[in-house]
Amino acid sequence: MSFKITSELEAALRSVGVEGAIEFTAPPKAEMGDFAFACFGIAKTQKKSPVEVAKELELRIKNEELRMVSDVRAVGSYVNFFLNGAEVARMVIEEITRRGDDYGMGEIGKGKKVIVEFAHPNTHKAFHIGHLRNIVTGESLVRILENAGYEVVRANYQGDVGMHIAKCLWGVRQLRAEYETVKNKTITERVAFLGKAYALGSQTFEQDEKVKAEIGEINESIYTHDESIREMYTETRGWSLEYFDAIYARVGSRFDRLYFESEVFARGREIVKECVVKEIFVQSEGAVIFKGSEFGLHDRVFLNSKGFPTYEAKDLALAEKQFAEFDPVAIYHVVAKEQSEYFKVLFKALEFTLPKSKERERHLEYGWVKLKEGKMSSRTGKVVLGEWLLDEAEKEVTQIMSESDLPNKDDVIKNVALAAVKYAFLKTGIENDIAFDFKTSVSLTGDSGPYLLYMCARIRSILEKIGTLSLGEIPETIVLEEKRLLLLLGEFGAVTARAAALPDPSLIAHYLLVLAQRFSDFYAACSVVKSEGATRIFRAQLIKSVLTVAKRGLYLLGIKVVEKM
RNA sequence: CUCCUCGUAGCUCAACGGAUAGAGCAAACCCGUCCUAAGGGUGAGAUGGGGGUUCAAUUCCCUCCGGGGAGACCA
Repeated sequence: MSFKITSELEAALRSVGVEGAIEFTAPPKAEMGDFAFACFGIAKTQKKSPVEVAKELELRIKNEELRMVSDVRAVGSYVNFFLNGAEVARMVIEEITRRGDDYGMGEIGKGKKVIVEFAHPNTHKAFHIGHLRNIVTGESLVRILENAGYEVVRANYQGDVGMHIAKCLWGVRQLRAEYETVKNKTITERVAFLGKAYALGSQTFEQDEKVKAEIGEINESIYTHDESIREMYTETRGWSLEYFDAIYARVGSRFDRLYFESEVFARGREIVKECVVKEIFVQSEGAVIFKGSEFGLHDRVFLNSKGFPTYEAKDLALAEKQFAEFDPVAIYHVVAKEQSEYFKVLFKALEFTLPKSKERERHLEYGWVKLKEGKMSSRTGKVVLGEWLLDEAEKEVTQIMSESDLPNKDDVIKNVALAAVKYAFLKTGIENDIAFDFKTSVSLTGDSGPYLLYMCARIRSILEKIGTLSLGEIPETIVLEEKRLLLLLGEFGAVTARAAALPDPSLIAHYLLVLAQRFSDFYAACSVVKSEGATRIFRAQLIKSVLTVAKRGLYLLGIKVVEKM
């Protein structure tokens, strides 16, 4: 039985004859009531005016004995309920205290396993802020789904074979001397060198037919594990992976299963070849394609004319492996929305090669991180690196904290900076683009990660002054700021449930912002330390509940709370 | 050319088909700190154009305009 502050209201409406789904909305102004019930639906079925229906309901509900409700008023086409503050307080605080960190957890995913596949950077390529958004988003989705009761497998599919590698290695060959010297340098410098080599190879590839052929040969050599390239391939691949590990650690993500393209490409080719016989895939201009056009989609090449598997063929084998290993009810691929059409074709092809995957594969598309100056491109080398962004955020926070003398200041700086970056990515709806500009995107005030951490630090500070929390009766009078905070705390479970259903972390981010704003209202209006008796005890319990919910919400975003800041 | 997406204050973002479209930043003024001012308050500021469906449209449909993406051997 899930906790619902409106369950008594629902029961009351039922008892006076309301049928169908009952949903409550918040009135536009707090003075108008705490919950509103719209009467348009009933008006339609009863063929009365909604205003009339609202008035009738008001009269009938007023006759009911309701513990939670202090007043009912028909306002226009709505029935507005005013809740009894003390009752709400008892209910909400009791529930949060009892459930602690479990407060807001759901059960729809209970007993179900899902895979969330995210990060998936390609080796030999730059790790830019788009990848950073991916990891931050994926990490949050994992936590949100776990919070809904799912068992989540964290997967990461890393591209370590393919044309992009060939392009990079061609570049490395051209920059042979630099390659030899860079070997002894830091991981950052080695990876920067790979980015440079990739840009060189990629640009030359498009301009020079001869180079195009050479890169094609390198690509084959990688697939066939040819001696000519093996050592260079292995070493540079290792650099990328070492670098990725450092980034995963820095942003606080981890994976249960690392998949590599190199472990699925052979099987990918087999699957397509088997299906050519069954005429699911057909020969065309020397390549093997899947006729997506017969399903209102578009055709795609699965094996190129040299017989090598493309990205699409590898994905067929990846899916096979994932279902064989985990048999999940769903696989979420966290991939930028540019590939939405691609995934439609892939999933259609999978219905033939792996029928059980039907309805279980899902592309979780997220928006671009656009630069003010235009789109990023690792081909041209015009990228903003993920590390740069984190470093930059740390510099800003360091400046703000220059006066501070916290003992663990460095940790706090790192944490606050990471919170700022993560929140900046997560507060925008998952499918929307982010127009990236450091000054406006990574904010440290207002609608920002640090603002949320600041709320937590303030609460902790007050609780420290209060000392041991005793239990006590809820005071008779609850002021507006307290009541609004309580009602918001009561909504947390509904918000986390919806965030998991969509799924979209921005709902949690937005909830936390409103929570922080309500807390600020409360903070300005009510003193905890200076209050007395029951009020003091109640307020201390209230802010402790706020802290519990805030911490849990931030956890769902992948953000760690600092004690002081 | 085809398909997919997006278009809300100067900027960055909100709004299960519902009441007076909410925030933050920037800019103006105020609260000099009495539980951490990384805070709070006051005022100003927006649904690209045109149709349609509906009691009700930022939200659904059509169309136009504008941005972005995808469309055969990259991922």
